[in-house]
Amino acid sequence: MEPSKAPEQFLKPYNAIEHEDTLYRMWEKSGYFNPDKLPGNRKESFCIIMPPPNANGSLHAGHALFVTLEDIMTRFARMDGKKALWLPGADHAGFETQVVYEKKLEKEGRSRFDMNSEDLYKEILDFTLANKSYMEGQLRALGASCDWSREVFTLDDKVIKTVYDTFKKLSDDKLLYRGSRIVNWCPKHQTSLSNLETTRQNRTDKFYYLKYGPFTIATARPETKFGDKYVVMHPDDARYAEYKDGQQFELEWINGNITATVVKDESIDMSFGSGVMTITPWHDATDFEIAQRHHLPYEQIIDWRGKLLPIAGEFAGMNIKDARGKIIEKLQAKGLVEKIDEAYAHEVPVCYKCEREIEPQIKAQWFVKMKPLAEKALDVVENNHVKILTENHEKIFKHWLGDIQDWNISRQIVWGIPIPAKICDSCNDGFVDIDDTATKCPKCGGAVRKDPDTFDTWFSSGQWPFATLGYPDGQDFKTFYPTTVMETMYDILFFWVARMIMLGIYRTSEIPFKYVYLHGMVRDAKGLKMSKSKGNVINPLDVSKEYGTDALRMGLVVGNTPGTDLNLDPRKIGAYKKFANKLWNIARWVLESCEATGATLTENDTAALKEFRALAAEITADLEGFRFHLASEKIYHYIWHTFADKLIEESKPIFTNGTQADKDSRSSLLIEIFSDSLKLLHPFMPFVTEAIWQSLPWKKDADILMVAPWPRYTDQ
RNA sequence: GCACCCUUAGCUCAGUUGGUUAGAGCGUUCGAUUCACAUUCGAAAGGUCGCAGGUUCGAAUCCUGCAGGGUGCACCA
Repeated sequence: MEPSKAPEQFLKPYNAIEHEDTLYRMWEKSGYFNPDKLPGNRKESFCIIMPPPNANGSLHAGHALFVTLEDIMTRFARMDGKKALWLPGADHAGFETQVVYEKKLEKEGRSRFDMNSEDLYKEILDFTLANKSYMEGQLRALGASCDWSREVFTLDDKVIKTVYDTFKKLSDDKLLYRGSRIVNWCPKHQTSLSNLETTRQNRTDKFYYLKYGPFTIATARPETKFGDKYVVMHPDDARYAEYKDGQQFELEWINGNITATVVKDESIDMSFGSGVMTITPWHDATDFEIAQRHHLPYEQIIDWRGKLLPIAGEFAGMNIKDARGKIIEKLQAKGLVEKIDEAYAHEVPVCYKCEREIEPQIKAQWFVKMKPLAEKALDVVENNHVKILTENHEKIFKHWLGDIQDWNISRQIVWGIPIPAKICDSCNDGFVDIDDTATKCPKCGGAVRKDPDTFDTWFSSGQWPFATLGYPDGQDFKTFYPTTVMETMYDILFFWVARMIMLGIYRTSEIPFKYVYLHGMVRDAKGLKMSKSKGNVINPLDVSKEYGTDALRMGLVVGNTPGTDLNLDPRKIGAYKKFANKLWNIARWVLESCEATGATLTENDTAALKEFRALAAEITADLEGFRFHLASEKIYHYIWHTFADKLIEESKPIFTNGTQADKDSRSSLLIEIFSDSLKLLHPFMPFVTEAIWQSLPWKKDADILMVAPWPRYTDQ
């Protein structure tokens, strides 16, 4: 028996932990994460802007998935000769982070409402920066080959400057306005929210039929009815033909006699309830619109904390939930309750974070007119200038754009980019003041104060692709914009992707990316959403330590089609840990058995090579077509069940009994296929492939597999 | 209410533009081996591709309807 030619490390199983840190450091030190330092003369650029993870916690399985997918794309592009940039970032994540921090305060028995905003801001900043640097370490552990020298934070000066310029431009272009309109108010978080930040919940409540003069009105919220002085019905409703628009009548109501006025409006659904309703314009969007159409006054009934205001008389100061029953008792005593449906099923909007019911309120806020922006976005999607994977999501996207509403970008939280605007104390109007120099209202000359609000975090995130690349003059902007792919989870299609497309076109006249690849949610093995309360959270870093990062990556990518949720079973990851070890042993066997001779291949071996190359071409096409779930499975299957099970097994007798020509041919064949297989597998399993590559005596193409040329065969 | 998706082996899912006996992983059964393999190899069982029609030489794949499951959006009092 000859002494082993394979390096000693191959005598024991592959132990991912021993290699990963060292390899990552080697890659980082090589400088090849930076496209400017890549070898060769690269013409075509490739760019992914990383969706900046929220710097308010540690990475979860979903982060591991996006890192895997984006790293696959980047590594493939880099090996394939592109000027490949994957630009990392971190997101201050305004409201999200503030909510996380408020929970932390609550645990400590503190509250943000007892703190001044400077102190609160400073604390959240420290918290965020600490998380940010922790997170960067985690991204490295997952193998992310992104260019750290270009890392951007959403609160960097250059980002804020870009955001301010956009705000100003929107104002100049009359796409921005300040208006007192119905907003989604969260009584817990004390801020307004965009429609996207609310979600609907099924509730079963009591439904009250109340006598309102000669009419019966139905409501689930009697506590809003104190100020209702207008009773509205459809102009075509025959039942109420005798009542004329503007007609007034006296009636007994919650706190005594009032005068009510009849209003006819076509928005009323004649088939719902009694076909008659009273309106509460301050606390209901439909009612607000009716009031506006008919120039009716409106009055606030519920305060910002969800308590009744003095208009409620004896109920003033009560929480609305507590007041409801008492109000009904009083109405019953007056004989004004006709009947009560005990189980009225309906949907109510709730805050997406605390699930408390949204209280619609009228508030002066900054709004962006979305229709003109949406039309252009729709246009680029229709004309395939942006391709959204999957088609399903493209349809959903178009549907949403077609019915878009104006976007409230004001938030009453401290953790965010301050809105560079002034508010007039006299006329209450607002105006943009980027340089913070205005002291008087341009309209009425009144004294002004700084707008205390901050931007919706998605307003700045929506400008991420061009803000990070140094729009308008930066070299990176010229080289890499429009970027190649935007890869993110489908749940932020509207929050983020849509806004990036709209604001990107608006600012740069170009789409910010050519492809949108949407991945699904990572669920647990049973298909349940991971959550701390269920205790089924899979921490990617733990998994990576137990099975190796490569195995985790394969578990996340094989069979995971775009846009579809993935059930992540640790047993699946275990299977790929075995595969890493299999590959390790294949390497050992090839190193021990094969000699690089450059011999001519036999007819038989030529056929085997041809078969492999055909598969390699398929894998390349799959990568180009974003079919990572197929590409990964194909190379896995080939290496294990063709290369190892067939080629190596049939080589054993050849090496023992074959002619010299057969042996040499086989040796060349195995070396050739094995080397190219490592390349094909590298984007998916970067660590083990690189570890093996570093031990190959015949690596001619490149010292580092990460920049080895992608196998493309012209003679096919 | 409007819009969209899914239903394929015991389980989790692939199946790229319709094309020969529908695939993988895990699980199950049987056998071999420890001679690269903290094992591995070989083999087997298991599916009327939700249901009913239609288009086609040919449908898991395209069309229509139905059933079940899920998702997005919306101001129903």
